[in-house]
Amino acid sequence: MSKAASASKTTGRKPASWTQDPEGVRRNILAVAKEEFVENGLSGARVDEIAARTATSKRMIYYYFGDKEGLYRAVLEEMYERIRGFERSLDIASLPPVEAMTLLAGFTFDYHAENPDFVRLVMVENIHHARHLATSDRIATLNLSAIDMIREAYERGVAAGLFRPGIEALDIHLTISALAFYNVSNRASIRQVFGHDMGAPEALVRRRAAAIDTLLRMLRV
Amino acid sequence: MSKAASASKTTGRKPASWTQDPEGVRRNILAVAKEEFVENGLSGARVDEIAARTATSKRMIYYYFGDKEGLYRAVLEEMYERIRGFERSLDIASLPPVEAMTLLAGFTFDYHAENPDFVRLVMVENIHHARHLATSDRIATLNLSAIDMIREAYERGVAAGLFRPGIEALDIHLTISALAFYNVSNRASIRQVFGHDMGAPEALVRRRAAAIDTLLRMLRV
DNA sequence: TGTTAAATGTACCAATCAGTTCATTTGGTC
DNA sequence: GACCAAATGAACTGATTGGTACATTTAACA
Repeated sequence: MSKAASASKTTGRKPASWTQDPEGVRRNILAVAKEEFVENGLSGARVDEIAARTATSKRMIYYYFGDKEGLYRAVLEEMYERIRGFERSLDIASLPPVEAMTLLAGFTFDYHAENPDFVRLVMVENIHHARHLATSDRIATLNLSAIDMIREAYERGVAAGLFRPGIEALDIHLTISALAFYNVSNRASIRQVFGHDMGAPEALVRRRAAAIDTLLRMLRV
Repeated sequence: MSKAASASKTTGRKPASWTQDPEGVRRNILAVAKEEFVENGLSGARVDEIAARTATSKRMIYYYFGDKEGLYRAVLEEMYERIRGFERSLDIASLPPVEAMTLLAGFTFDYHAENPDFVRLVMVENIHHARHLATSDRIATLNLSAIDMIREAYERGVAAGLFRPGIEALDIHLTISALAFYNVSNRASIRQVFGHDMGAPEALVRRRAAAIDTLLRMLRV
């Protein structure tokens, strides 16, 4: 960050010299806060610890985000907006039904596996009954499009006689998500109880293939 | 509880009269603590709050469980031992393969749906990287038998030409668990993001059927 | 160059929280 | 009924924690 943490070191007492960088400070705080919330949850995270790991001070956290929950909400919002971007980047409308579903399931699985932070934050938020998702305007207007994309590909599959009719698009989404999410969210407990590491490379590829296969078997006539 | 919370009310100051009931006090603390940990997580739960809701005092929490983590661990251990009991009560060895798997999937789904407390505690524990599962001797020696039961039924199915070979018993378990777990764990966020209540009766029966169907399709040749 | 709003640092505080100290009571045993 | 370990209550504490008050600096602009 551009803020000179050095200044306060050199000058023993009075003069603190720094450069203003509102956006940089904001991003810096958000980045550190995300790590802390991901690691310790909302109640477990400490504002002092976040402040300490920041290039700025606790004062700025409250200046920009109001309070601890405001900071947490901001982290959550940023994360969901990234998901939205990820979804938009996924173009399955131009693919044949089976390929579309394969791609969707594979990408969803990979996104979860590669972003355990996302999974953990969603877990934290669910522990809190998604109270903060509920009170966030930014998230309320987000309009995740996954379901629409799925419905479109599914209906093409049904029309082509490849998929059996009567399945809700939401159920397709829930099945993919469940398999992808669980693989990350419950890694630690599965490891302890069964001595199996779902995060290991071989385990991941096997589970990824299983997820795709499971989805296709669910859809096929 | 047999402890006379009344006594301290009647006598203004000095004499506190009560009946000793170690096991009752222990159970009382555990029950209240479970609710608090389930609702607020490990970091979010307050020892004072637990004590206040108990028929006994904070003193006894530390007397019996050492510290907050000790209490949490005890709650966790008790819960896992109940799961163990549930598993043992499930006799699928005497059923034909398809019926065995159907029963297993249905029971697993129902257990999760009917015990959201269990799901939430596992979530909490996973947020903490299952550190407490790791340090619990009682849980280490628990030996959950689900995998063995699944393997047995699966192999009978393969032998009978009903199931395709080459599937790991663990993968079967993970698939069932993922579908059952996710349906409870992510209820709040799904509700906020998609406006869909996975806890609603119709949603549950539909999802239950989908889980069983998904599993059978995964297994069939 | 003087003025001002935005941005930032430092020190502090009141409340909360996990854990403890001290003292008392209960109930079994000899 | 004297004795003592187990069980319990009530009040207390040192440290932590979210949040603030106060003062200062920066940078844009008149």
